[in-house]
Amino acid sequence: MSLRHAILVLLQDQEASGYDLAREFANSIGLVWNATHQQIYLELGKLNDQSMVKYRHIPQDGKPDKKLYRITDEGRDDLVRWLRKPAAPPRIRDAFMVKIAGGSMSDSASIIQELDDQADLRRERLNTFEALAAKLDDTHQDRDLFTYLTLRRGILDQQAWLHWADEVRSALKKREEQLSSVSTSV
Amino acid sequence: MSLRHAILVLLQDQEASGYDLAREFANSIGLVWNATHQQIYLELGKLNDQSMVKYRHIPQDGKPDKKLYRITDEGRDDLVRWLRKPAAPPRIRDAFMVKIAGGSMSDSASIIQELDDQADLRRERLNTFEALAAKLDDTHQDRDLFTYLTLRRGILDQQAWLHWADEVRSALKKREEQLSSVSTSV
DNA sequence: ACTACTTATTCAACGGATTGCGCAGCAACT
DNA sequence: AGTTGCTGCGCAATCCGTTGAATAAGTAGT
Repeated sequence: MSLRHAILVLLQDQEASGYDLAREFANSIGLVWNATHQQIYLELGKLNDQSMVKYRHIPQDGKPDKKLYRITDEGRDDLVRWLRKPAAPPRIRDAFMVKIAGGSMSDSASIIQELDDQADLRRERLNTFEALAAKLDDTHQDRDLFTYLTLRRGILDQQAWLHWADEVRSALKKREEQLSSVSTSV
Repeated sequence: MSLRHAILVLLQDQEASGYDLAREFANSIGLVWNATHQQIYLELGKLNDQSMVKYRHIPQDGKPDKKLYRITDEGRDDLVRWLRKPAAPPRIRDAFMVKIAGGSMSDSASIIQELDDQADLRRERLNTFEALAAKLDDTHQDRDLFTYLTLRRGILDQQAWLHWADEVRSALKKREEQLSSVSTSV
């Protein structure tokens, strides 16, 4: 229900096409909310119907035409109203964690395999977030402060995850030792 | 697509009714995946049709009748197959974070208000998770290890969040000072 | 020359999820 | 006597989200 608001937040700063927004969802805001281009185009259509945004049609040659959307006053009002009322608690849906919870049915090796794969992803994200945050440290605009705080959230999140992964690894190592000592003693 | 597997994980240990599962989704597994009772009953129905689970009809007096579900061999096979193939990366949908990203449209006071509310929730969760983890520390069953690791994930997550909240508070304090010094100098 | 990728938008189909409602009886509190 | 809350199950409408595909032209690589 707040994809619309995520879009409005992005349109605060700049006029953008659906395609532009999709790219931003893959990067910056993607750390907080993600969406595919189909969803975005659909939502832009709805927002336009409700006159929360409006667009200019830009013909281009060499490239397909595009629609540049910008937020309207109504859109800004709607956004502010939304910002004021408390957000619903995020629903948690982490398939990998479901696997961990059911981990006693797997062998340690395959769990660690997937753990390492996930850890690689997290480490990558950590690096990109840190690089982006470092850039922002210099310039001190008010708007950048919130981008920075969002990045910090991402950074702390990845770090906590990686720390947890270390705990899992050493716990599973111990488990392996115990399981093998049991099987050899039989 | 993995609500079904979350249910199967829960049914590994015990026979349970839809109602029992709903309660567990509100607590233990809720930390990793959440679902309402409607969804759970629906999914149990599907799982039953596919003979991944079966149930006994238990008439009760004083209370409504119930169906006690247990996992079948097919269900266990399906679960194991699912555990083996890599999980899709979790999609992130955090409305509160969208608000932070659009924070420059709000005043610091109302942001901190909601931050504190969220922090209370997180602190509560942290306490319950820590209490549950402490209980598990004594008994050393293999199955408990994974429950423990799941709880550790939750604990580290809450801690990281609370730490981030502190950063936000001090950053916003600074912001307030700057904004007020600007307005008084005009 | 052929393939693949990028820019740019849109439609259609399906399945997952949320919201709202309904039934039913007992226990406990006010 | 009345309200609230717990145990227990279910249906229906709607909305959100994913997957897959189509169109169309330019650019870059093998």
